[in-house]
Amino acid sequence: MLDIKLIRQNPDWAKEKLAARSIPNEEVDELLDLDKNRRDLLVQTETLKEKRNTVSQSIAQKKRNKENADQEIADMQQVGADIKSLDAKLEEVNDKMNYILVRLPNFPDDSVPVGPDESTNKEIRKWGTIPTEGFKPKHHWDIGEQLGILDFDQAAKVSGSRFVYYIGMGARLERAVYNFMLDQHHEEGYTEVIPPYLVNNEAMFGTSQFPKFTEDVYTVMVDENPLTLIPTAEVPLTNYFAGKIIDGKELPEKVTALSPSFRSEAGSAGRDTRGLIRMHQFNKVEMVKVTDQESSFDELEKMTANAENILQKLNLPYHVIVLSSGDASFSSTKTYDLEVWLPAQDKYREVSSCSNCLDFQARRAQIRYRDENGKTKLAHTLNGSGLACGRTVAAILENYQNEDGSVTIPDVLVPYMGGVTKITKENAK
RNA sequence: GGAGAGUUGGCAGAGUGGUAAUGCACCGGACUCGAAAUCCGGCGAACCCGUUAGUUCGGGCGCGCAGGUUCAAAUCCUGUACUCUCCUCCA
Repeated sequence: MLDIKLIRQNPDWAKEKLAARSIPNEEVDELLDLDKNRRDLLVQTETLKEKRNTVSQSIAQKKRNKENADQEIADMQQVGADIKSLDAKLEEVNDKMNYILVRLPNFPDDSVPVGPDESTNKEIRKWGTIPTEGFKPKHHWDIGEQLGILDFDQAAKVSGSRFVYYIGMGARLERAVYNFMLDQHHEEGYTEVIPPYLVNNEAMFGTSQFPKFTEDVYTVMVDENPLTLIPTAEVPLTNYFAGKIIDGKELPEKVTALSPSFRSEAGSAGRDTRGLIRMHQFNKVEMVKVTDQESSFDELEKMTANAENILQKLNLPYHVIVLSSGDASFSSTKTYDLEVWLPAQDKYREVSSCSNCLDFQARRAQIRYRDENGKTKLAHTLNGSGLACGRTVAAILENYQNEDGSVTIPDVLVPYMGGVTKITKENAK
């Protein structure tokens, strides 16, 4: 959630920033009108409340002295009624204001290219060399099905489209991938966490998936209480700090978790219908940081490097792009996407997204810290995938495939595979 | 699933209708060569609005959360979340 004071003090700047995210200026004007209205009402009701408090004191005094206070009490009945009606108006204005405020995306940082969508994203750097085999690379789903380590057909029967069974060496490879990632992040100073996979509405609001993106997730009712299957571990990891006032000396807080991620993929019908790229359920290793207000951009660079490190150790070619204002996620002020090379698709595909949310989520989730002067301040939050496991497995299958249909195991994963160096038809189970 | 108890500053802990004690911690001062101890004073429930050169000053709100009753609610009423204890069940 944006800071209303910041918008109030810099209305033109706020309009320009939000216009870069397709928010019409009129919406900001409406918000400012409501804010003005709200503060006027607040002054009125608070003046009456002050009066009520003073008179109540004198009523108490008179009662103690056994004096008559009927006149004051009668006056206060009217004041009480006035307060009630002003408060009702105030609540109405507040609700309208919040309705807009909680649906406004974060301001894009000055370093972010301004543009409407992914076409205006900008490549920052490239790493690795794109393999030029002497044979035509196969798609990972063909490799997986031919080796018998991925089964999409049976998953479709049991669950539906966009689900998969990993079998044998497939399951083992996925497990190797996430264990490797978690071990790396542990070495980089992240605390490993196993979070809840079902969260309440408040948590979904805290990281700002709600109220705007309710249709993208699966929500189950448990005795009338809605609980949502996490679309990313960012939700329970960031909300781990919700409502806390952290000692500034403890910052930055760094946590990481493997979790399944559940997404309904509403609106993506027809896209990536084959393979591991777009699933309703996929594993992801997530990194989350809570920082002070000064160091969040430095920490974003470090977190992106942590994600890149995984791809480099796996020796997978990738590039880093900075998302333009129109393509970045709702709560982010700046996002780097890491896209890995998929030879059969002949293009880069996203495997990680690292974002600095500034105090946008912290304001909603009330994540604060005490600085060296003892002052409480809103923290900054960051999140990044490190990495999406299914897509990483897809990239390994495609980049490490051999002409005979076998797949070589990346060196760093061999210890995680019990010494196996290659998946073949013979050892696949 | 059943029964009971609880939730108040950073921590401990009083407060059963009159507007949040007290202690520890913390900050300042005195004493001291210095420290500890002691004494004196202060801050602190964390956010909103107004005001200001300001980190100033004034006010509101604030006792798990949300409502209600009342001139006035930590206190009374209703609902609800969570924690603990016991019973029951369970990987």
